[in-house]
Amino acid sequence: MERKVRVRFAPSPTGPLHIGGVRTALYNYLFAKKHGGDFILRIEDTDQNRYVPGAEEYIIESLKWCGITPNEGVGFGDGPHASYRQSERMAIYRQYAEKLVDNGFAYYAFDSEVELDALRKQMEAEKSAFSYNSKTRKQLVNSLTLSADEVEKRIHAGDSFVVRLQIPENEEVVVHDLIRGEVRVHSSQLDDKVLFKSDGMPTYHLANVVDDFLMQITHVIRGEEWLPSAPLHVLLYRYLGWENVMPKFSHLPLLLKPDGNGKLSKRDGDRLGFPVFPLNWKDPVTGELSSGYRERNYIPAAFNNMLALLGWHPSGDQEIFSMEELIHDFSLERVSKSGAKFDPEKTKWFNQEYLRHEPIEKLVSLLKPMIVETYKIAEGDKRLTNEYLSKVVTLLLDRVQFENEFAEKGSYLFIAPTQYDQDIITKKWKPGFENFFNALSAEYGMMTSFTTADIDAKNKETAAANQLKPGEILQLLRVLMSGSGTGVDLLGMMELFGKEEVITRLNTGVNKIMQSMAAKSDHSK
RNA sequence: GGCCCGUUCGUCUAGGGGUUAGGACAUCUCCCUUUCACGGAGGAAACGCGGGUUCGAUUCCCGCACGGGCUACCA
Repeated sequence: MERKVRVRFAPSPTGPLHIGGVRTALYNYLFAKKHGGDFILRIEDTDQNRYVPGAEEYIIESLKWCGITPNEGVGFGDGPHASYRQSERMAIYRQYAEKLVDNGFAYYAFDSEVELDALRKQMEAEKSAFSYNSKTRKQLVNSLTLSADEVEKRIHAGDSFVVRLQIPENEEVVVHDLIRGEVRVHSSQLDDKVLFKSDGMPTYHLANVVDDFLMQITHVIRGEEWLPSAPLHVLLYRYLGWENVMPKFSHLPLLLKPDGNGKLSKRDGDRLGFPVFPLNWKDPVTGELSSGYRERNYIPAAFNNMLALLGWHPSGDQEIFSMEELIHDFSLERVSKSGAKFDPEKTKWFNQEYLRHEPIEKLVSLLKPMIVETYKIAEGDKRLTNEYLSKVVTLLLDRVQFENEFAEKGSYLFIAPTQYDQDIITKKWKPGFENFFNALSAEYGMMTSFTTADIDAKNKETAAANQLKPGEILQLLRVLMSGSGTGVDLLGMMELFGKEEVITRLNTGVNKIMQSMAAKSDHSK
């Protein structure tokens, strides 16, 4: 019987979700949607010591921002398997731990953490490693070495204990991984992992397997860091009697830091100047701030697209994918096996591509509040009209990567310059140009139509009348208009300004330049 | 240390027993252009090493090297 595809993203609320986590969520989501299945968000908060306030909300908000929407789960409306928060499912896990003990697959262990730590230290000193396993468990304090009475007595007395899985001594455990094929591990390499902690909480291993079973998860898609414990999970399914409905495993390659090697970590962002988090995050304890893609003005779809291609590749050469296209093309078989270094530059490129294809009206509405804020322009001003702003957007679109750059890079489109690029003036301004630009200003004043074509014709005509080539005066005209030697299309900019503003800027500019030249020559006298 | 996973341009990757080893980002050159971008054209740039198997290996196998992950009563 084909089961309905059900996958889950199961983060631990120990801090902000980083982009590796978002990618895992994305792949789960794409896989679920591709197969008409369900995507579930489950919060794995079985370690109360590591709980970070706000982390859960952060995870939910991040998924929302990305458009990776679970069908069931914390923050998205519970489904038939509520709760989706493991701390609220505590009552469930103990019975499974006990069932394992009863069936001889697990045992109670009374060794304290202190004792075990000492053992680890001691073994380390002897240059080997301590492992609680088939070899050592016979020398330790547990229900395998203690009499049944003694065990009973200790438990009733309230002695703290854990439940450990009794790993078989000599068995090959095979994990079938959809990305990596068969992974074989000999059971002698596994240790008797704690399933149930002395604080009454299950460990990840137990909770995860129990919940995946109960929630009818069909595919486990998670990071490669889980691969070493996958054989343990296989054993758990077997001993719990669930092997026939065991999910299929896929272990995703890790996201690596752009420089050097190693798993991408929280620190790398600050160190290298790019966000590793989807959203801004303020550490509630240290107050430390980490920047997010959302606040850096990334478009969520661009962010998703970038993430999707980091470790997965479509069958063709296409790189820009809508979410629908990603869902259509996604397959676990085409997920690569090796870790991917994160590339912040390419991430910017994705955003630029998306920005260029945004509807102008949308960019205008984004731009407007930024302009009001940045340049303190009052409502009703010509520069805040849709007509003006759409032209601004069009002029700037090819030279920005992020929406906030419209305001920054287009300052001169809103505010007349007060300074003029001195290098260009020094290089290009010739005696007599004052007269030429005054003449040009007067010519502009007589124009009745002020389009790019009109301006272009007038510029050329006036230049020719003064025995000048367009190349000699155009960049100066640009400096007079914007103060800068570089920028958006000159004619387009002038049309945007309109005749009055152009004349004002021209006259003001010429005056200022002449004044500063006069001042200079005074000094040199 | 042990176990597991991996290894194609600087980066993300395609490919796969015989290919001019393909694309994208970044980079360089040229063209377009008043400038800067955009765009266009082109360039440089990769199969970790050693053994097999084979007529032939970058592709399959084995070693090695290197990288990474895991090795908690964390997830």
